[in-house]
Amino acid sequence: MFPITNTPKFPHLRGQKTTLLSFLRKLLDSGTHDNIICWVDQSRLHFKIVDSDALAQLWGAQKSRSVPMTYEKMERSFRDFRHKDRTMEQIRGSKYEYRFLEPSSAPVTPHSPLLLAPPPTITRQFTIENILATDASRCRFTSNSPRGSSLPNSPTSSGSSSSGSSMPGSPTPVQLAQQNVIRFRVFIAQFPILQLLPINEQINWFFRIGQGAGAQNYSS
DNA sequence: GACCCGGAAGGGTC
DNA sequence: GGACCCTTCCGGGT
Repeated sequence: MFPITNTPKFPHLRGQKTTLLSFLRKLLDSGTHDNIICWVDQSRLHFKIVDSDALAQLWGAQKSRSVPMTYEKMERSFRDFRHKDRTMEQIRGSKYEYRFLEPSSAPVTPHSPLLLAPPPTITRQFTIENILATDASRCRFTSNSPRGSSLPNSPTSSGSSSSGSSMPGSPTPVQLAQQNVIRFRVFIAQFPILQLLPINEQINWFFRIGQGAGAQNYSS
C-alpha cells in the first residue's frame, strides 16, 4: 500500500516493500487514520496511537499475515526502534505516544526520507482523507486514554455508534463521515487486494462497489 | 498475575 | 549466501 520511496539506511528497500516505520509515517502524513494514529506535534514528529488494536490490525493487513497481528507483537518492533535502531523514542509516561528520531528530520523538510509523502491536503477533494479530516481535530484533544477511540474497532459494529455527542434524529455530517470510514474499513478488509492501490483508487472502488454497503457520498 | 522489557531464533524478501 | 526487517516465543524484572 505504501511503498518506500527512499531511505538512505536501507537503500535496497527503496520502492520495494513497506517497513513498519514508513507505514506509520504514511498513516500519519496521509491523515486517513486519525482515529487510529495521529500527530500530536508534527513539527516534533510526536505522534500518538489512538487505537492500538486497530493499528496492529492495519499493520497485519499491510503485511498480509494469516496470523493476526497484535499490538504486543508490534510493540516488540517499537522497542527495537527505540533502543537498537534509535529511530523513535517513547514519550515519558505515555504508553501510546512516541516520537520519530530522524537525524535529519528536526525540521520537516521534503528531503527527509520518510517525509516524502505529500503534506496534508490543500485541495479539498472528496477523499477518505477529507472524510476523516472532519474527525481529525478530536485526535489532538483526546485525553490520555488511547482506548477511548471515538470509532468502534470492530467492523461489525458499523453504523451503530455515534461520535459521543448523542444526537437524536438524522446523523450529522461528522457522523456520516464516521460511518463512511467504518464502511470503508470493512470494504477494504473484504477486498485486501485493493490495498495495493493508491488510497484515492481505493476510495474510488469503495464508492463504485461499496455503494451497495450504504456508502454516502456527500461532497462539500 | 499483569505488564513491560529484551534476548534469541526463525521466516520472508531482496 | 548474506543483509535487513520483522515476527514469534520466552524468561526475567517490577
